[in-house]
Amino acid sequence: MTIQDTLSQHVKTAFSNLYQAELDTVEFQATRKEFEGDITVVTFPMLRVVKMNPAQLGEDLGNYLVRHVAEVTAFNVVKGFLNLVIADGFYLNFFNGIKDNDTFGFVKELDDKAVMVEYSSPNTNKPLHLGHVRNVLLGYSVAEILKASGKKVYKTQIINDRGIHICKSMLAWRLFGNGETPESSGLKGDKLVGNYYVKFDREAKKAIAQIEDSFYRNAKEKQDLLDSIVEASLNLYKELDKSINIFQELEFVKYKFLLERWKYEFVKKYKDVDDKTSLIIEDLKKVINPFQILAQEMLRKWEAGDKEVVALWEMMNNWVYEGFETTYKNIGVDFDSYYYESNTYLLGKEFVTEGLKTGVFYKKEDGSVWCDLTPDGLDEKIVLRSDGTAVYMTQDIGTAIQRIKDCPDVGGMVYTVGNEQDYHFKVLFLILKKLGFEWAKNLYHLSYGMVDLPSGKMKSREGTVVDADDLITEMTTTAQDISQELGKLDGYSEDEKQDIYKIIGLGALKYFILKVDPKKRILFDPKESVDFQGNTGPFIQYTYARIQAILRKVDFDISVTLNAVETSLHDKEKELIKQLELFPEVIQQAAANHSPALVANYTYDLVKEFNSFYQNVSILGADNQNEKIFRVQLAQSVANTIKNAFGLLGINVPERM
RNA sequence: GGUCGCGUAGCUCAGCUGGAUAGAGCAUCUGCCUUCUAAGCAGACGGUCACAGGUUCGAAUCCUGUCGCGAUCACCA
Repeated sequence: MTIQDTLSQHVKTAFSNLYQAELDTVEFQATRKEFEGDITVVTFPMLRVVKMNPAQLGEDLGNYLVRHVAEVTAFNVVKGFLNLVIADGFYLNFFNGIKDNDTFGFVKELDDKAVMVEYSSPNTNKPLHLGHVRNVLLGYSVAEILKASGKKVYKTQIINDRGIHICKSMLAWRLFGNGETPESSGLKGDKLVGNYYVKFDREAKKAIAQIEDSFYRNAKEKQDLLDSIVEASLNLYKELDKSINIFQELEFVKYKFLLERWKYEFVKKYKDVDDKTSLIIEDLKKVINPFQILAQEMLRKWEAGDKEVVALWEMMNNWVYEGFETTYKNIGVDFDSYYYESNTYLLGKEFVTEGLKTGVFYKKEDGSVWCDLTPDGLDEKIVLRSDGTAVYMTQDIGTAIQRIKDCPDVGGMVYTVGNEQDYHFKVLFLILKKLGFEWAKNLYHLSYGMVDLPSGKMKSREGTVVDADDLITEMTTTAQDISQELGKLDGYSEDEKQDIYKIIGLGALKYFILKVDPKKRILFDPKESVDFQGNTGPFIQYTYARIQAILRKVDFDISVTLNAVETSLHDKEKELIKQLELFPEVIQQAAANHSPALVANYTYDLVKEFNSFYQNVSILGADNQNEKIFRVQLAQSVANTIKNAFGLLGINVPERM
């Protein structure tokens, strides 16, 4: 029972004794520092029940509590606030109850139902960047927080391993790669594949520009504009395919046919337009772009199970997976299971068919399948294309169902995905409810704001991304520079030093990202390095390291339990215990709100309080042995809580720094 | 245009299930290493909580509207 529960009970009894009236709830808050007291009862809401002057009410209640509650030693009333002074003994007792508990605040008895937390969800065509870093840190941390709050948790991800974007890097590799592999180039697999994704875009633009050029020349010579663009496109297509030789005659004929049809429709559509030049160029870039068409052909071949394309896809995806694993390990996150869209989209299709039968979905004339969400205030949503292929929604339906099949103890899921997809998840959850799944009501979209650069959004194709691996390296180097300047790690081996640099660098980065409310957008300026002072990860790690230094020096027994007679509490000590007392509630709040920021900010407050204590009160130089023992115990508990809280954020703490 | 989110000190953020004089860090300025690690502590400076109404004993917090920023409204994922 917490002190608040006790007090609440007594206040209610006092109320009925003094005024013959009933109170539903009693409102408490921590007493502000400028007043004497520890806990404050807010009396304003009580004025609704009994009409009287708040000062008198406070006096009455205060007197009653001092008389009837052993823990309340004094009180004062300021306006409508009844400030209560709580006995040292209470705090000492509380502290004694937690000082030997290594996992104070964590709930050990797990719920029957598990929660599955999804995070990362990368595409396999490019390396992970700062945006993924936020995603991964948030997801991992929320998973840890849920665990600590008493939930069984599975960490998982969905890998976006199919689709046109994957084919683009595959195509570019076939066209321009000359058989390059991670081994031959020494590049990380995901970086290598990412290079070809960028290459595809660049080469396509280059080729289009060339066609455009010759087109303008032809236009001057007054040849038929449409014919000339068709010819140029066909030539480029043929030339490209010559080097890779996987799209033989059939596809070429199809492309030719497509161009003819485009020509026909173009003429029909724009017959009244005089100058068609710019319109033709527009279509060249979008509709009849040979690069685009080849990529689409490749996707079609992949879906048809073409051996060569599938083999290429497997090889390149495996390169990427290896690269991802290195990065995840570097960041310090892991997963219990992996899901691949290439595996789950079929199950999604099955359930679309099912939903058609039960009337959840309906079919339009062209064969496409839809879900009508207008009764719910949303639009109609497509769940299957007219050609029968799956869309994003289809595979997400499939993935969700697959996961429950695989883990029947899962009662809910958390999706860590950027807020640009708020609408998608709203619709997904609604559709799963309509399909009648019991667990659908326990789905949560952990929606977070984008990480933007001063120049705006990060774009892989334009090379304006902050690469995850580079960022970690940079943070570690900065930590190294600062540490060397301070010169506190002398006597450590190079390996040990490197470990510490990494712990600090990563700590700075992770804290920087996790301390802000997930739903808020983060502006990241690569030119301004992440801070290492003030409200930062290293600040908190530093406090932990300082406590460890003290603990190393302790040469007396601290495994005793002191009572209020043996030692009295310094103000700073009392404040620290109050701060520790909050930890369990913080974990529950953080879990309920899916917000690691609450844990981060709590830890900062705790550490600030401790530093003030540390700087103003000597621990090992205390006046008597009991005080010395108690202060070391307190420091140890604080260190332990820092370590546990940071563990929830996925941040390590160094023994020295 | 519809929908959703955000707007707090020069900058980065807390505070938001309504409560006392709105808090931190960075930056600027003062002090504090002969005593447990100064990546620290103590202090100063800095606010129309975007704006306007409303509800309330009481609003940064709840409601309505306006403005600004962002996202989203694809047979893309």
